Amino acid sequence: MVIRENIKDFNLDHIFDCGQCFRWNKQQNGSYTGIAFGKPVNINFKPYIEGGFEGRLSIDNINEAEFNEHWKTYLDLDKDYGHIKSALAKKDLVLAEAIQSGQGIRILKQEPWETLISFIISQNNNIPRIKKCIEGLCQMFGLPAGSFQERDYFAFPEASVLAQLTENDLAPIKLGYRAKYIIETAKKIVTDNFDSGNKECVDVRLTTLADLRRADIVTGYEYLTSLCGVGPKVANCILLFGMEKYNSFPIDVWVRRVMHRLYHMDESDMKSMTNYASENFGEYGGIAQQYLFYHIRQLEK
DNA sequence: TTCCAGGTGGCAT
DNA sequence: ATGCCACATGGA
Repeated sequence: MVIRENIKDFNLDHIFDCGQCFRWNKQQNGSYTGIAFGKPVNINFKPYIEGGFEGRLSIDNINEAEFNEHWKTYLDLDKDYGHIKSALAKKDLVLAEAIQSGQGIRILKQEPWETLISFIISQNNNIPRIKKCIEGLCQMFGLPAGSFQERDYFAFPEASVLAQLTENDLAPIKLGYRAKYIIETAKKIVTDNFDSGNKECVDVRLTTLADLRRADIVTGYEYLTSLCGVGPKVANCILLFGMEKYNSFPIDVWVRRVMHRLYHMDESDMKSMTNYASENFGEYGGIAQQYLFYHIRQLEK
């Protein structure tokens, strides 16, 4: 168990229920259990003041070394969201209001390979079903990651495993037409890794994609959109949620909705939406997008 | 029954 | 370069 005090601008529901991740589930006590870096973990947060956004963070089933290696950056704890929020809130009133409804949002730094496949699955799909599909993939093809809280957990399957599957193998998971995309993309990732000459690399999952994380946003976008099943929206999600490209601005049906209803833009004019984001939200456009996404979904409930 | 969900590939202009 | 449309699946 690792504990950190005085964590600011933090709220579990805002972080794990804002559509950026799919393997975290809320527990009866309000904490979230999920799996990342091959290990199931429970994360809890107790605000010092009821309904506040500053408090004590505790992560169960990890040690200090694991916290420093993975979890500190996964939860984006080094970023000053207070500063970002006050800067973004000055941009316009719609965004200021959106920030109010999602004050504890943080952009997770997720594993690129898992983020890639997860967002291929996400297309033309809804969040509960996306979660089911991903769980199915992990249970059938992922390595066992041990038992935790009376449940068995499985890691996200490696590219080398998915690359050898047929659509028939994936049929029980009900991925629909996306099954083909997943196999195609897995094959491409494995091939690219092999071609890079990095044959002694043990972790075949992350070789090319981890390199991409270090590349600039245009290079990342070009490579990702060259993959089967990855278009502009999915590529931007991967760049934002897995590659620290906080200015990428994914436009899905919800963002289109918010840009239409609250910014009075033409619903089909994606170019104007992209331009508005880059001109007004700048380097933190992706974070602004998350506040807007969370906000419009709250309004619909 | 029809509509919808964190869209994209393929094809016709 | 842009505009349609089919694409699997399950819940509302």
